[in-house]
Amino acid sequence: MKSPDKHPSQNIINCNVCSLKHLCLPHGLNQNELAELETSIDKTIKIKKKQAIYHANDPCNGIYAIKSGSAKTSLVNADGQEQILEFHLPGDVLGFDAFATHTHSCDVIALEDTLVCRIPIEMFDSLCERSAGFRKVMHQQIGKEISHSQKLLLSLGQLATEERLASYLVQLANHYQSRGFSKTEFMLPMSRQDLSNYLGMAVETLSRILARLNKKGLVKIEQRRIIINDFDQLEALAHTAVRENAAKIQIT
Amino acid sequence: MKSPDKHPSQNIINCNVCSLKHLCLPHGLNQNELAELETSIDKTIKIKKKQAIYHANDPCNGIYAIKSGSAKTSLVNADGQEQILEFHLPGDVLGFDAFATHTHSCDVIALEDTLVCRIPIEMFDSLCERSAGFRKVMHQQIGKEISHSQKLLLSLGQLATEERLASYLVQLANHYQSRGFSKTEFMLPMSRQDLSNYLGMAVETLSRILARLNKKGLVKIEQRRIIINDFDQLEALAHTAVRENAAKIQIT
DNA sequence: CGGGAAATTGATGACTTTCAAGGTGTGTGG
DNA sequence: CCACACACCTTGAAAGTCATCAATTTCCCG
Repeated sequence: MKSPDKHPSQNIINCNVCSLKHLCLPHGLNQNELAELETSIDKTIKIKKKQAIYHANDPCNGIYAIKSGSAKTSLVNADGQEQILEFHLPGDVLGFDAFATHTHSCDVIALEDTLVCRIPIEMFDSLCERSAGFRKVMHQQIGKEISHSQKLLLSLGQLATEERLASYLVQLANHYQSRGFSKTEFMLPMSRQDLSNYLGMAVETLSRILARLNKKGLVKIEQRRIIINDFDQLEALAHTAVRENAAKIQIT
Repeated sequence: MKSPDKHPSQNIINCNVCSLKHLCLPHGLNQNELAELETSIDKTIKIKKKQAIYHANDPCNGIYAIKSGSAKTSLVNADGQEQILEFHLPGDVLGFDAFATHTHSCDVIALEDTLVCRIPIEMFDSLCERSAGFRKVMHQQIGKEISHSQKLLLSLGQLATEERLASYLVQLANHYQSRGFSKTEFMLPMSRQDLSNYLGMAVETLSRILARLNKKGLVKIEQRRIIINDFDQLEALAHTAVRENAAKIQIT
């Protein structure tokens, strides 16, 4: 079990770990298409902390994958109120908020200095047009996006603040585990401000909940480092185990 | 301006009003494809009140359009907590929660006796495969879906309860207007219970807010009938940041 | 018309936000 | 390399919003 000494999001990942591989490698691209994709990917776009990868209403230039660093997707209303919809870690693919209109609907802002890959939109569209396998993988990505929004809605609508935080920590732990990192010890890529916004609560509330969970011994907090001491109890708090069995429950 | 005497969702709409037409008619289907689609659509599926059009984890049998009546899409977690994600009115197309996996992720339950059209999934996939125009329209539908979730997240995360309700009433008014119904007088298709769930608040809170808006003269409430007396003020309430001080703080 | 579900209303209290102050960490410039 | 400034985070106290519990009232369906 790896236990990163530094912020894991600062590790450069390579393509066989990057979830973009599912988008470009195995699923029905032939050698020619693959070579074509490889040559047209822009692999080293550097985004400075707090800079945008794209803004709402920008024309869509391409699909991006986070190679290192992290970012947030957010929606801002007429009054300037921001709601963060999603955080992005290395391996995440983003830009699908424009897939219907070719215009982005959200802002994506780097949380730290970040490296991204970019597939130019023409190439992306072209591959979608020509390859059923590519389309399928794109659909899976969009499906993930939708599913994420739905779970967040359930969280905001039904869970208490402490449960929402627990739910997110569990989610993050699973994410890191699936990428080969420690499930129980990792860094939060975002500020308290951003996390509290995402979870629909005040910063102070988040801070207090962290302190409370710390006191209970469920987690240990060291600035942005999270150490999960009792994953099961955290999961119980989160009311997680979300989908699969939910439909089976019959209350009559 | 029409001012329906009965619940508008009980009016049978025909295809030139149905939003499904954008999915099957003008956008790149040729005459053969169109004829093919028309013959394979199942036009008169009757769903009784409280019955499911489909459940989470059901295999996807097709894409549905509400012809008359109404429905709710909801997600249920392991503890049986339900979050309503969307309400569906005549003309709405649904079933895209399965488009990536061919398995539905949500429940869709009729709020009243409801008529739906159904495109069998094989036909749908086949048309998607063959027709770029059809794909495009499908993408627009999915884009709408995503956009809706994002706005609801913004609402749940940033707005106070009264603002959330105002926001939804404005949205509903605009929806009815765009379908040729009155913008200022319409019926709510759902119970208070369902609406309060959707808006992330207790039933009693919803009831009190309705009473308050009524008292202020912004709207008139007669059971499920809504009459909007001051649309502008309602809209201001919906878009104006209410956590009163949050907006002021921004001035800094 | 009667029974039960749905909706309203009131009282109370828990939870969360707001306001305020102090602490901690970080980055930059000297 | 240190010091200082600033942003970020935490903690406390007070206030407010919203949920819960409970009691009617209204509506709806058979």
